[in-house]
Parts: sequence; C-alpha cells; structure tokens
Amino acid sequence: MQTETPKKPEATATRERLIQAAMQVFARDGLHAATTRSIAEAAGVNEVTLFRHFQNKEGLLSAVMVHAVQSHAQEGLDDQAKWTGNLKQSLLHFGRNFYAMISRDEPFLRTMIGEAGRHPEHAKKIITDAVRPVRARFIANLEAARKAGQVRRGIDLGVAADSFTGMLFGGMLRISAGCAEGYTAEEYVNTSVEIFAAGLAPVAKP
Amino acid sequence: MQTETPKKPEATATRERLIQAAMQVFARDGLHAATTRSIAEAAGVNEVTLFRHFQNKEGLLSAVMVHAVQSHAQEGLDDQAKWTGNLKQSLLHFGRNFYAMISRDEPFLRTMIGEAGRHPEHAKKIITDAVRPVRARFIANLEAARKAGQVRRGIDLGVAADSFTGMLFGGMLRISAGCAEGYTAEEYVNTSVEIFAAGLAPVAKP
DNA sequence: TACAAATGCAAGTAAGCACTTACATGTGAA
DNA sequence: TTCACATGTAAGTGCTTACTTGCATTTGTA
Repeated sequence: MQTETPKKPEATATRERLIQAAMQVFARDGLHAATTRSIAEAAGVNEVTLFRHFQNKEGLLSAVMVHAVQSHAQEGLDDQAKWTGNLKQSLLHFGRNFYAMISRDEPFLRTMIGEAGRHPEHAKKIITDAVRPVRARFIANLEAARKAGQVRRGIDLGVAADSFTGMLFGGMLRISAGCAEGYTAEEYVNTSVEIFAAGLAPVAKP
Repeated sequence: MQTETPKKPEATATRERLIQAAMQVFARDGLHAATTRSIAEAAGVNEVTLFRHFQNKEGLLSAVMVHAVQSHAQEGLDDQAKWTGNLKQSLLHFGRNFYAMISRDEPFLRTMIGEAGRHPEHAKKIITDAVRPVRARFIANLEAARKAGQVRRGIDLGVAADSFTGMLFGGMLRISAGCAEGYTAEEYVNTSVEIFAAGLAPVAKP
C-alpha cells in the first residue's frame, strides 16, 4: 500500500487517471452523488486501488481541486495583448478567451457553484489560486487602458472587472442550460463587449 | 392515506410546511444529500407523513418546484416605473430589486444551478414559468426607453437584457460566496448600472 | 356517539454507501 | 532469483438511505 506518494511511474499514471475520472464524475453527478465505485470504474481501475491512492473520498476531492487549480493557472498566460489601443478590441479578445475557458469547464464549474456553500474551503482555494491571478492581470490591463485614455475616470476598475466577467459567467450559465432565446454564445459575447466597452469609454465632449 | 389531495385544512397546512422545509433543506444540503428524514424533522412532522403526502422524494421535489415558481411569479409585478425618463435611474431601480430578489434566494438558486444539468425538466420549468415573464417585461421596458431616445440602436435588447441580469447574477454568486474583494453588493450594483447605462446610451454627437 | 380523515409511533426491508481485510498476481530493478 | 511495489479479486463490515407496514391516537363533523 502506498497511498499518496507512489514510487513507480505507472502508479503516478493510475493516480492521474483517477483524478481525471473523478473530475468528470464529480461534475456529472455532483460531489455527493458521485460514488467511489463509479469513479474507479470510469478510471478503469479497481475501487480498492482508489482507496490505496487516496485515504478517502474527501482526499480524492482535494486532489481534484489541486489539479483543477494547477491546470487553470497555466493557461490565460498567452494574453500579451497591448490594451493601450482599441479598448473594444482588447475586451473582445479577452472576453472570447474567458468565455471559451469557462464554457469548456461548464459542468465542473456548475457543480462547484452548487456545492460552494457546502465546501467553503475548496471554493476559497479555487478563488484564491485560480481566479485571483487572472482577475489581477485583467485589472492591471484596464488600468493600462485608462492611462492610455481609453477608460473614463470615476469607475472602480476592480468592480468593473468583476462586472465584466460576471456578465460573461451569467450568460454562459444561461446559454449552456439551453435557456438563451434567439441568440448564440458568440452574439452574447459580442453584444456584452459592445455595451461594456461603450460603458467604460470616456464621454465624448461636444 | 391521502397522498397528494388532502381533504382537511390541517392536512393542507402540513403539506405546505413540508414544502417549505424541503425547499430549505434542499437548498442547504443539495438535492441528493437532503434526506427525507431531515426534511420531515425540519417540518416538525413524522417521516411517514412525508410519504403519505408525496409518493416519493421526487414527487416532493416537483411540488417544491411548483411552489417556488408560483411564489416568484407573484412578485416583481410592482414595477410600474416609467422607463421613458432617466435610463440610469430606471436601470438602478430594476437592478436593485433584481439583485435583492436573487440574493434572498441565493442558496436555493445555487443548488438549482449545480443541479440544472442533472434535472433538466425542473430547470426548464423554472426558466419558462419564473424568469421568462420578468425578462419579457424588462425587454419591453428597454424598448420603451429606446423609443424615448434613451437607448441607442444597433443593440439586440434581448441580449442586452440577459447581459444585465447575468452581470447581476454573476456578481451575486461571487459576493455571496465571500469572494468579492474590497466592495459591497451595493457598490457592485451601482457600478454595474453605471457602466451598463452608459453602454446603452446614444453616442453624444459633437 | 360514531366515523373517517390525518397524524404519530415502532419496526422493518432492501439496497446502496464508504471503506476494510486478506490474499493472489504481475513487473521491474538489485 | 529475489523482492518490494503496484494492482486485481473476493468478501465483508457497519452505516445510511428511501420507502413500507401495522397499529394506536387525535380531531372535526354528521
């Protein structure tokens, strides 16, 4: 029994297969309804192997969270746009990337939202380690845009950043649930960016 | 045994107490983790009484959904503002009411979002019966504002309406989870409305 | 008073759950 | 060859779950 620190590379592979499977089953069935049996089955290993790698179901969940945060922290780093030019273009680029990211992990995010009140420590970890850096760089970009005269004053950029991502997030939840009436995800992002960019732009002096 | 159609008024009262308790326990523990035992305990009745009123747990959940939709459909009707005057004021009034509403039912909504993929029929019902009428009137109000020259052209008002409510909804999720950094819910709504109103306003001609 | 509806109470069922124990099998390195 | 590591297999533990059955008790009504 090796639990938590496998020596051989094949053990590490099994461990990662379990984490991947757990992420999918957790997202599909919910944290509570997901059974260790079904997770092991999805990973193609015996249920006992699951308990040899992780002390219990909670330990597996923690490992899933760590993995989810790590895989998210590595992306979004390819955003080296200028943000000092056309604000609408920059917002559109960021917004599309952001929407694609949250849309890809929609089932998992949905489960996490539903369970956030029941597992505050995991929710906090995701926020702290995964969304905060993305948010910080977005805010910094907005500040750069403001210095370039693209954003008017009198608006808290931290709140504005959360309004923008919240708008995309709320829309993604609606659209992925099939409750968007008469428009596509792309149209939603485009229109949202259109409104938001105009809302941030300095007022035109007559 | 009477199941589903009580004759005496006291039976109806018991049934409603069970529905109220179920709504709370479902929201607190999640649809799957909530047990019939704890629901009956929260309602102050015997567990057997629960099964005498509803065939099974699923039947209770359906009754909860019907009740939630009905109670929501009755509110929000006190919005007889003009919408042809100051757009920002109208949006602020609507936004505050909307935020207060979703904030009050936050645990329940959170659970529903998490479970929407697992119970599509219930999610659809909530959308169709509860959010669609509110959305329709909001859109109609935006159209009235546009006719009054308060909203520029070239923007799909259906998408805009969903962007606005999505923005408030996404912010509510963040704030209620304690992940808002350095601002209150009121500041969030104010800034969101500020940006959104400016984003919808007609461009100032030089 | 008699009756039926509504509830409580005690007990139990069958199934599923997380998790454990004991033992056999395969594999790569010393 | 040997041996520790990794996994599989089989069986079982104790607990909880949704849900049921039978019977006693209250309560409004005719």
